Amino acid sequence: MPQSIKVAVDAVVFGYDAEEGVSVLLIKRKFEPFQKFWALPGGLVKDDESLEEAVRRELKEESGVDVTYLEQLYSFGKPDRDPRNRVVSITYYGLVRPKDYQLSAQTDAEDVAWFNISRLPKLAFDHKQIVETAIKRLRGKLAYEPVGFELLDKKFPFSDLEKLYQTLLATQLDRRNFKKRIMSYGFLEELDENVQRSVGRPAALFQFNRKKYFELKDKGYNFDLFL
Amino acid sequence: MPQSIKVAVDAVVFGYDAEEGVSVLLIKRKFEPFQKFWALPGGLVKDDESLEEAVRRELKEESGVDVTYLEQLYSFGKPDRDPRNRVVSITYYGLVRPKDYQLSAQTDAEDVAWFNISRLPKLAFDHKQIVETAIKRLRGKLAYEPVGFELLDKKFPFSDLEKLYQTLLATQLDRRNFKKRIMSYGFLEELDENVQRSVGRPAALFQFNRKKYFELKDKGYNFDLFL
DNA sequence: CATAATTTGCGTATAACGAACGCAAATATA
DNA sequence: TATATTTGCGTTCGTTATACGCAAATTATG
Repeated sequence: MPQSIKVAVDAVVFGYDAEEGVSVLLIKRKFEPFQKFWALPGGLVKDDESLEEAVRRELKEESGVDVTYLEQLYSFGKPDRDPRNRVVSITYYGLVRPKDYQLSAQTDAEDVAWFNISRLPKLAFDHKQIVETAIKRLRGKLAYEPVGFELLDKKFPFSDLEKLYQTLLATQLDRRNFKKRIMSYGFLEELDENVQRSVGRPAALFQFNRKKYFELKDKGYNFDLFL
Repeated sequence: MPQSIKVAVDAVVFGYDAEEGVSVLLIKRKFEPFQKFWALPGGLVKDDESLEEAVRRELKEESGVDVTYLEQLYSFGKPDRDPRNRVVSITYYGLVRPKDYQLSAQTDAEDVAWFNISRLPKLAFDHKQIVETAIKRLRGKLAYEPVGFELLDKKFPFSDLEKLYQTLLATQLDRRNFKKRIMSYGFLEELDENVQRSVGRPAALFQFNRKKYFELKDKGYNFDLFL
């Protein structure tokens, strides 16, 4: 008896906004099963494309988003996770700056939208579990690698980074000590520009130096900030 | 055109021995492709079993090993990783005490054996890459969770733990400081027994207290020893 | 059989790092 | 002009990590 299992990919794409906090990209399903339910973008892998190519294609097709940072998350394969037939899903998580994209629902999606991770709707299939796994992973990752910069603008005031870490790690941290720590790593450079956002002293803009980061990483430095 | 991708699982099972160091369990393939090549135990997932069930079954069938610690590693899905047809492999890694098992090749395995990770033979498919990924992961895991105890005997002299960490992390560490650190966590208990192994002062035996560990972990302690 | 070699066990001094927090600077608002 | 708000910079203090000295208990050696 030959095997009859389908292979799919699904993506948990995170976005961040200083006011909105952390969001996840969801699509509204056009067809059964779980018609009209919100779900993760994804779909079956084509015979001749790699898993990562499949994720990027599905993301583009269903939501219009081209993700920059993308990493494999986990594979879900319980026999009954899809009511139609058995589907093993290899999931990925990605990070983007929401402002960079104009969302546009296409193919089998009726709608696309960002949802704050604390206000998620009921999700199709086992996608709730997938999102939870992704959030845990993102938190873990944030604590020992500077992936947060993928979620911020290229140039940002330091307080943006601070807010990102505070909301994502759900912890209170001392502004001054946090800055000292990050700056001591040496991969964040201060620019000669200022911004004024609402009231208060104008803030200097900062920029993540990717090249410097990899140099340091290759030298064996590690940047864990278990807070 | 319907999808025609097969789903398989493969396992990287690690064993440890104070003299031998860290080893990986391999089987010798009985059939083409890669006949007579050493490979990871694994095989196609059955339609009605979960991924983890599939790994455990294949491991038992092909090598006779019942693994205690088992965790998902990564999914490999490049279109050409199997010359026959497309196979996506969900890989797992596990930890066992080699002495606990009598190896026995069965089904499509012609032979089974432990191979030191520094002296691996040429492997079938992309299994070399899989083993490398597993080693990296094991190293990382070791640094922030006490999984090492799965590789040691139930009762062991402290120097065994020290050697395990030194060989696996490929780093020199101060015996006295390492012990202070580990003991300060409180999940390792000293027994009223001694062993004499070759020359030198007899060593007290220690034992990992799993219950205590989870109590502490639940309280939010974390035990990272980035050395 | 005494001495050396080896491995284990325990402790202490010092340097490095993190946490807490005080305060000035630069802006908007009342 | 005073007040609130946000940013920026620094110091103190206590904890933790690192380096290392030395004794204890055994086997090997001449």
